[in-house]
Amino acid sequence: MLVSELAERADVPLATVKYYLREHLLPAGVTTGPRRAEYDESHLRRLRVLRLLREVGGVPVTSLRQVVEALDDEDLPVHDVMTLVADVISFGPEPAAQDPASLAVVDEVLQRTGWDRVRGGSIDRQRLASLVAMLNGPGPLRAGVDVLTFYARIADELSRAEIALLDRNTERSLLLEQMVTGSVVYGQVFELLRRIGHEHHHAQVTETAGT
Amino acid sequence: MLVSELAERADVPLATVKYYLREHLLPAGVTTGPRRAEYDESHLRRLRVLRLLREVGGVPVTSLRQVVEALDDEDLPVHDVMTLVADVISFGPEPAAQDPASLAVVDEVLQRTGWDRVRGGSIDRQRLASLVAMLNGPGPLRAGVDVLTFYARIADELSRAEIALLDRNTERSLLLEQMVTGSVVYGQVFELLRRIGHEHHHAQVTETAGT
DNA sequence: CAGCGTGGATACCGGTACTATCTTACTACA
DNA sequence: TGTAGTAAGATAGTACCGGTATCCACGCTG
Repeated sequence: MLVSELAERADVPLATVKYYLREHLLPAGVTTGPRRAEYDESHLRRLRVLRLLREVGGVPVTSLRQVVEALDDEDLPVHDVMTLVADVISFGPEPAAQDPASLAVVDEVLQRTGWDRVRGGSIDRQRLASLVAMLNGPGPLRAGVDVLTFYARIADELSRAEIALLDRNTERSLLLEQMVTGSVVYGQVFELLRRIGHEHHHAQVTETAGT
Repeated sequence: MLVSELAERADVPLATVKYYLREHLLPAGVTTGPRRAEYDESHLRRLRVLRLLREVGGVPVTSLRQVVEALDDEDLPVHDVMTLVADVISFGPEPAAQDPASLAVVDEVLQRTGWDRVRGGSIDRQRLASLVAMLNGPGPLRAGVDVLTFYARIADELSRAEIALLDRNTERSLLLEQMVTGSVVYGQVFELLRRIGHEHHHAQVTETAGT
């Protein structure tokens, strides 16, 4: 197919597709003449992944570049690609100065949850530590080991199920696309459900108590 | 305290505080002279809430204005403020054309979960519907009632606990601040834990199977 | 054989979230 | 009482991000 068809099928403006091509987020098509190039299903899938990460996940374009680099590196084992992508699409303020106390809290939680295969350098682990530090700083909120472990146990149930649901018998690129997009969009699904749950439960306690 | 002290105590650049004052995100201090104004603890708390929503929650400044308007409307019941704020800080692509089938799926899930106090107009409900529509469109991912209900049950456990943990005996403004910030930062905490869980569980299945 | 649409390049744009500068004048200290 | 320091308030400017728009020379299609 030609670019215009690619753009149309993914429901993305042509100008945006050209922009992604310029930025090497999307590999160039096969040139079939001086002003002609062909794109295939793999381009379409890649384009859909990119849009999904941008629109649902809010991943900035610069991070998308790192994502595609990891995805395209055939030598990298699937698990390494995933940890790399996880680090790159992680969102939030820079996890600045490491507060050892908060990091210790986090590690205690991970240990209690039985998570012993988490890299020490995991960005998410560091982000969590600075979030804990922020929570325990000025302000009314607290984050003790107990509540965090409660959260972690629920997260364990969820993440375990999500990993189990993966179809590990597909081709590498398909598996990776499934993991990356699934992680982002089901994360969003869960967050929405959590907030809907807040609405329901808060309505309930508000009703049975006074205003 | 004076602005400079306010800025310093919240660890926010003075110029940013002035910007927030201009945008009426932060109420003006009490003028004690032509070039002098006093700020108090309530300003400090408000400023911290704003920064937390911006930095941890990624809430845009325009939405912050709607948040403070709801927060400052003393006549609005706490629950109404919360639903309003929830709608406003909800993130993602605009939930465009409503696909009735996806909405039906979502409502079936809510019903199965026992969530009967969710407004029909809830933005999160609509967002979830369009996410479901997107999942069931082209692409490998599916979102059936069964998986969604599984997610919803976990979200139910989490959101129920979060609502139960609220100290409902504090003053209105403190309660609201606690709810708003808690919703955002614990959401982030959970998301980070979920992703750390992915890393652990994926490492495990990768090890016991081949690469 | 007309003219549409292509690949490729470059320039431009609108929104967001600040940041810098300037003016005027109070105030605290010497 | 002088004066250095800083406050408030207003206006202007900036950096970045994520695209859009335009242009060009030319091959392909009807």
